[in-house]
Amino acid sequence: MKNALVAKILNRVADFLELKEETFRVRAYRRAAHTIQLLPTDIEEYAKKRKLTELPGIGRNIAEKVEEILETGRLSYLEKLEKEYPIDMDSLLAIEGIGPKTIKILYEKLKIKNLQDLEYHARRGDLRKIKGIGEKKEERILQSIEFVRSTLGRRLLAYAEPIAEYIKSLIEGHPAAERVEIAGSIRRGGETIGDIDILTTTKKPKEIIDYFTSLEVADEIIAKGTKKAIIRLEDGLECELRIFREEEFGAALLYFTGSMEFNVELRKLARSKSMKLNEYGLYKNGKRIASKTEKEIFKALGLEYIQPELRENNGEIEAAARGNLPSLIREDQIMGDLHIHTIWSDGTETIETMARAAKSLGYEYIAVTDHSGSLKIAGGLDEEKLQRQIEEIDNLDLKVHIFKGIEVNIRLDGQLDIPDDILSKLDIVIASIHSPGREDMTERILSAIQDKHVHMIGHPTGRKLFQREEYPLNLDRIFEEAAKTGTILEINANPIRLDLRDIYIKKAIEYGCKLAINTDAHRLPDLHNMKWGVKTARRGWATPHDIINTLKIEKIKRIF
DNA sequence: GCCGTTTTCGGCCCGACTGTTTTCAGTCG
Repeated sequence: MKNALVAKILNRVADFLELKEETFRVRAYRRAAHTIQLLPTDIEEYAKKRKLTELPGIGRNIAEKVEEILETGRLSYLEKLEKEYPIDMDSLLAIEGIGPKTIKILYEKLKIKNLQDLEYHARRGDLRKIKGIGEKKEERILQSIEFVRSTLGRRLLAYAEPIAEYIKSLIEGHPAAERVEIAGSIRRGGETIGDIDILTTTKKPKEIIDYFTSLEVADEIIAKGTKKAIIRLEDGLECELRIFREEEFGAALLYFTGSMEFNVELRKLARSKSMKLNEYGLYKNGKRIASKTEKEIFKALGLEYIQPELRENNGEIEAAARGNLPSLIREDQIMGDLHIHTIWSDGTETIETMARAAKSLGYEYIAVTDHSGSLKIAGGLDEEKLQRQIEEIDNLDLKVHIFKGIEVNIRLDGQLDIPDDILSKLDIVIASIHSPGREDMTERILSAIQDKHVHMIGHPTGRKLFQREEYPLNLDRIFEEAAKTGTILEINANPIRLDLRDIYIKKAIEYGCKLAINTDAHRLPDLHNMKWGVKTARRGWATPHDIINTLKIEKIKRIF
């Protein structure tokens, strides 16, 4: 699966073309990269069938380049550009307040190629001698270098969202604040977050802006105007506040929720209908015809309401025009958690504690699925321990049903590490890979899917955000086989995993796969991670019908 | 570089803020 690599290379080409000020070519490359990033199918499939140009934004020229990347892992065109400008664009562009124009000047005047060069000259005060850069900017650059180095700029959704909620509550506490909403990628439920966007309506903008910029959480004020302000929080995360009037709020929320690609497409749609869309409203013949709510703007554009999680320009606008959007799953429809660990393996709580907590979340059932024996590091269960665990569950009498389960390892040869006669005593068997090896990962998972004792595949692609790439898998084969055998695929709700991820969920559903959203909880608070799993499922266009743990206890008992 | 039942050529989303400017370019989202 080289989609990520291809998209990265095309984006890099776009970065260099920015230096040449080839605006529209830049846009073309970015659009192609975006298409490939969202593609749930191996791009090589399209290349093999010579169907690359059927993808939106990919014409003959870029198709040729994609083919070259797939064949050689490189792109001679990019290498030519890199020779022309031997600059580390990635890291320089990550610096706040520096864009392509500045990079070009810095390279031409000071031969700045990377962060080290930039820091060196910023400390010497060389930058301020350049036209367009002053003392302030130089200072900001130095601070930003530190931030980029320390964090790579992005955070997990589960990390950023509570911070955003807290700041939102602070603003709501101000008497002049009216409506306050979190927008941006947090509202879309994106798996990682670049910054926090908050919108508010007020009749006293200045008071709110002053209040916001003087908050204790504001480590530094990055921008402060009459309609917007940006602060940097202690940990480097940036939070932007925008002020709007009540009658503009829908347009503002729509615009600042994004994504950028979605906005561009929506504005294009408006233009095609001789209208104009901006963050203040939808206009026709210079007259504002919709702006108060997102709903009325969608309606005026001839669209169904599009949930924030779907706004990625990945087919949702077309579906909304046809009135074909899925009715997305909600957290309150989840009836149980089917992947939970306890002190029997590497969890921190007893079965009873986890079960009671699940009950308080309104669940009808859970599955206790501790690790199997070969995962020694996690205190895996052997046959004897498993038997005793089964007895413990039998002796518990709680108001929540407990399925007896196990999370069994898929060994390198694709076999499970617990014998069949034991597995057949259990209600639910989750098979997961915990030790990636050189063997064909697709085959390993396929053989687990085909095992008649296996009900579910845990965290199928193995990716961990900021930590580990997904396994090289042929997901078409896996989804096809899972659909055929009725093997459930997990949407692991751990915020580092979120695995399956959004685009794969969408594809699995198209294959007819059944999915389950599980927390894989090891500690008590982990049970609340369900929220992130549901958001991810929504981003994958999942309806309650696709998610088996929306079933009531009587119905799900027929499965296990 | 891509795209097209208004076009195969001429378009390609739109506005706020900052810093360094004497009226605006660059950056950001």
